[in-house]
Formats: sequence, C-alpha cells, structure tokens
Amino acid sequence: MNKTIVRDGRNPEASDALVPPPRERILAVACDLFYRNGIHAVGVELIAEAARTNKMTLYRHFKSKDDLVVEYARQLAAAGDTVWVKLATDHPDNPEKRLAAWVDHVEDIVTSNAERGCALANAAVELQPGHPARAVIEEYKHRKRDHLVKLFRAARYREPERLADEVFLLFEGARISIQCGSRGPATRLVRMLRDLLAKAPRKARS
Amino acid sequence: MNKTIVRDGRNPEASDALVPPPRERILAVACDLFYRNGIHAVGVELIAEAARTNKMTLYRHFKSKDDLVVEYARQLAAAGDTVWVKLATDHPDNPEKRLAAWVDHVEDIVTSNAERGCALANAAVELQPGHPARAVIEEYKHRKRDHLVKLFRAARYREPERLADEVFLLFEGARISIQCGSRGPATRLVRMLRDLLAKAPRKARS
DNA sequence: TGGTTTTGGTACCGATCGGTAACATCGCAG
DNA sequence: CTGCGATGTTACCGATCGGTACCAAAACCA
Repeated sequence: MNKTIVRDGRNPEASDALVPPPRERILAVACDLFYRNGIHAVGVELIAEAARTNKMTLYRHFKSKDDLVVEYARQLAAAGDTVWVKLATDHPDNPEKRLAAWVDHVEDIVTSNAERGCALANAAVELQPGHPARAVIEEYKHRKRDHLVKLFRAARYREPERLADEVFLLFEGARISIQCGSRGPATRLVRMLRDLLAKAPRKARS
Repeated sequence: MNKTIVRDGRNPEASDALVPPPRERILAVACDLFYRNGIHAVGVELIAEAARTNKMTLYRHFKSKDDLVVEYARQLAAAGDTVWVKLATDHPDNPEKRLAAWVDHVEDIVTSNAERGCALANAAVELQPGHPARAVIEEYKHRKRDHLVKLFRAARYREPERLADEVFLLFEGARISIQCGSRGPATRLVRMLRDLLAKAPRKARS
C-alpha cells in the first residue's frame, strides 16, 4: 500500500562543488522525505540513495533508523526555535512588531502549498508513545506555547496564557486541517488571528 | 522500530454466545488497532488474530489492506455523522441545547484519556495524498464544518461561518495537541469554547 | 610520499510485510 | 442425511524492511 514515493527532483549531474558531508546530506534528505511521505513510508535505502550515498554510510552516522528519526525531530525543533530567536533579534524591545512578524510567519506557512501539516505533529501521529523522538516533540510544543505566552505578555495582553492557548490551538488546528483537505478554515486563520489580537483586551500603556 | 503493539486485552475464553460475523469483528478490531497503534504499524495478520479469525477470512471480506483502511475511514466517518443526527433528534427545535450538548460531547472527547487525536486526521497523516481513504476523510471534515455552520446559524449567531471556522480549528488543534503532549491548552479548550460562544454576537430574538 | 580514516559498492542476513493456494472443517438449509 | 457455502488451518510466495560483513576506492593528513 502507498506505493508512490515522492522523491527529490534534483539533478544528479548538478555541479559537485561544495557538497556537504554525508551526514548532513542524509539528514537533509531524511527531513524532506519524512515530511513529504511519512516516516514509515520511507525506507533507509531510499534515503541513502536520495542523499547520493549508500546505506552503509548512513548507518555509520546513525546507529538505527529510530536514531535518524530522533535526529529528524531534533532538526525540526531546532528550526522552529530558530524562528523565535530571529523574531527576538529582528525586533528587540518591540513586542508589537514581533507579534506582527510572527503572524506573517504563520501566514507564510499556512498559505504555502507545500504545507502538509506540522512535521512534528505528523511524526507524533506515526510514532508509538514510547518512541524517543516523542520527548523531543513534546518539549518543543511546550516551548512553543511558552514563547506565545511570553510574546503576549510582552505585548501587554491581559490574559496572555489564555490567548496563547487559543492561538496555539488555532494554529495547530489549521495545519492539521490543511492535510485533511479542509483548506477553507485554514485559509481564514490569519484573518482570525489578526482580528483576535486586535480585539483582545490589553493593559494600558505605562 | 515501534515494536510494541497494543493489542486487545479481551478474554479469549469469554462466552461465545452472540459473536458477530467475521467481517464485523475484523472491522471493529481494525478500528481499535489502527487508532491505537497507527495504520502502518498494524499488520493484517495481527488484525485477523485479534478478531479471532485468520488472514484468509479477512481477505475474503476485504480485497486488500487498503480496502480495509477505506472501510475503516468510512466507519469512523459514519460514527461521526451519527453524533450529529443524535444531536438533532435529541434536541429538535432547540439549537441552544443542541449546541450545549455538542460542547459536552467535545468535553467528553478531549478529557478522555484514551484520546489519541482524531482518528481520521491521524489516518490522513499516515496515508499518501492519493489514497482512496483520503477522499472519505476530506468529505467528512467538510461535513463537520458545515454542521457547525448550520448549528451556529440556528443558534442565531451573527457570523456563523467565522465562528464555525474558529471552533473547528480550536477543536482540531486540541485533538492533535493532546497527542503531542500539549495537554495543557487542550484541557482549557472547553472553557474557551463556552466563553467564546457566550460572548459571540447574536441576532436579537424575533 | 605513506598511512589512516572515511566512503562506496555489493552481497547478504533474518524478519516481516501483504497476499494466495489448497484443503480440512463447520454450520446450516434442503 | 446430503450438499453447499462460509470459515479455519497451514504453508507458502515475492517483495521489502532494517541492519551488517567485507573489501575496494577515495580522501585526508602528516
């Protein structure tokens, strides 16, 4: 079942200058393939050959497929965290702009037609509860919610936790819904967010 | 990877009176196993033996595993639709109570500790875009959103579509978040829903 | 240069996957 | 009782899975 695997369409004859070391290539390819096809649907052999190497080299850098999956999750979590540090450095001491930039970022994600849901959430669905990657996922989601709380607190909203929960759930719901074909509600997410943030009560300026 | 499969704990020596026909048993067991362990993680052999039959009989009723998966999705969609007809028959001509009952129903789902996310959403994550079960899933999600719109319209809310989108995304987000370990926002979902519905503007009574 | 580490290639392993053939057995309607 | 369809049992198929042994070819560093 689920035969057709979406491979990478890159040209194998591309300039070979500046090719990253195997481990990086493998991990990059794994991120792409796991996200687009699902973890169970992608075999290690396919990953290796898509990374223009072979299975042996893969197993020299990752001690098992599960290990590769954990690294995959870590990579995704790190990428997600990077967004927040970029937000902080791009708009220091300006929570308003930080918030607006975050909403723009959400818009980019939701309107991307490559969107197949949150990769970490998808991984959680595919992985058994005891899988080591689940811890990575859960910690990341907690961090994300905390980032939202801090952002709303910095923007002087009266109920930062409540607002964070609401926005968090809306965003997560939108991403999973896109994958379920319910693109309608998801496309209206950004409008909802901007509206919600405009109307939510805030403390007066000091 | 993902070795430990959660089987059914039923007693094999249970009274054999009134045992349903194989097809029903297989489908019921498949629903349970697919939901708890994921579709890819459960083999047909395991399903057959958990249904106290064998692989041959399974393949006499379902022409392939994919076919069984489609039937699984149909079963889930039908169960979901049943909720809405029950809502309608339990509270005819009373949208208020219907709405309250639906929120109660959401509360039951979200607070259940067997919750592992929406089974149909999980299936969508595991299945390739072209899989025949995806159509079943997408149609169901559209119906669900439409049911919400109608409910809010019946309850005389001023912006039924907008409210439906919001509630839809919150609910979907809560279910997927539970699976990602973010039980926090999900537990506060019901409070958020009641609050949202209480504050949303409505048309005056005629 | 020489020696060492890293890769590539290939062939292979046992296990499991989805799916089938062949045949024994059961239950039930006539 | 007879006959027939639905079920149970077993063994098997080819394919693929994750993972490894072995050795040759590079690549790197001294």
